Amino acid sequence: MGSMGFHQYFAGLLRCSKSCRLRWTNYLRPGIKRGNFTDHEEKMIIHLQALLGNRWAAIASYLPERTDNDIKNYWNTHLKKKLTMTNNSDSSSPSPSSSANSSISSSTRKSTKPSRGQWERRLQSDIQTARRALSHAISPSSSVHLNHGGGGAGSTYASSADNIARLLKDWMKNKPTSSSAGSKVCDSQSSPSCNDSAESIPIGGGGESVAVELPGRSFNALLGFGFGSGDGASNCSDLSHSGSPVATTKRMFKAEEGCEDVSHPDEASLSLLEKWLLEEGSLTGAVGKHDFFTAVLEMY
DNA sequence: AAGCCCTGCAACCGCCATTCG
DNA sequence: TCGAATGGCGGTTGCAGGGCT
Repeated sequence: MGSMGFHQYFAGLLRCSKSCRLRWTNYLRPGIKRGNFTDHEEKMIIHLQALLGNRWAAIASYLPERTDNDIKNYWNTHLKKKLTMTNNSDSSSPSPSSSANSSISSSTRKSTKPSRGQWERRLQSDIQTARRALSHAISPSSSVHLNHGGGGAGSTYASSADNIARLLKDWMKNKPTSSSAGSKVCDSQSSPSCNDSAESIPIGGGGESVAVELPGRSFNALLGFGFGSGDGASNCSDLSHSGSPVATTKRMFKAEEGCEDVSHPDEASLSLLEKWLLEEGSLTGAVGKHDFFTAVLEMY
């Protein structure tokens, strides 16, 4: 039983506290939506999985009525299969499972399993990678290398980050220059209110500080800077844990960005993300957001 | 009708982080 | 400060139920 042996078993239930909590959060808790996933939810999961990897708790925070376990099961039993079938039509593409191994998600559980602190560090690393990818994408002449030399998990993400960079590059290339979007400088170090416009994206964890506009949505929302439900995520509402990954990540990003308003009320960030992820045809450019994510998925 | 196979999902496992005394 | 207890997470397993032969 491992560590379970330390947990207290409740008389008559044959369940330890941990098991009870799990059953509550995954099954008994009010507000859990059961049954089939909607197309909307499915898209959310696919897109978020492409962005975040197998971080089901983080993904679940965007789907308040679903538990991480549900999402995980749905991914493993439905979506993985679906994507595999999709990829079979394109034999040159690696399988989805390889994506889970090669991209953000962990390849070896013991070495990369994100417990709280690791989760944050890894997420931070992901964001650094994404930023670099974006930075690389918007400056074609840039020689930014996505490989984090000796960066542990960072090197694991390199291939996917590279892919994203390429996609972004294409995406930006196809984006009409006449659109209201442009780039503006935003020194996150010196101007704490760099997100005064919801459309600006601070890029660069270290030195570079460029802001790019995504079509109507902030990169904060895209990457989950506003990170989900503030009540400690939907999947653990029974516990008020200010130290939850969600909460601490929020704080982390606020501190890192030096921005006051990084984490918005959850519904707000959720809807931003949802809209950004799911809006179809609202993009002025030739390549839609959905196309972008589809392309990302298809690369796996 | 019986046996086999497949699928979906709840629960378990093991690890690490956090809390608490 | 330290160690035990507990929480949280992702991966995996086991089983019930349905479909097929």
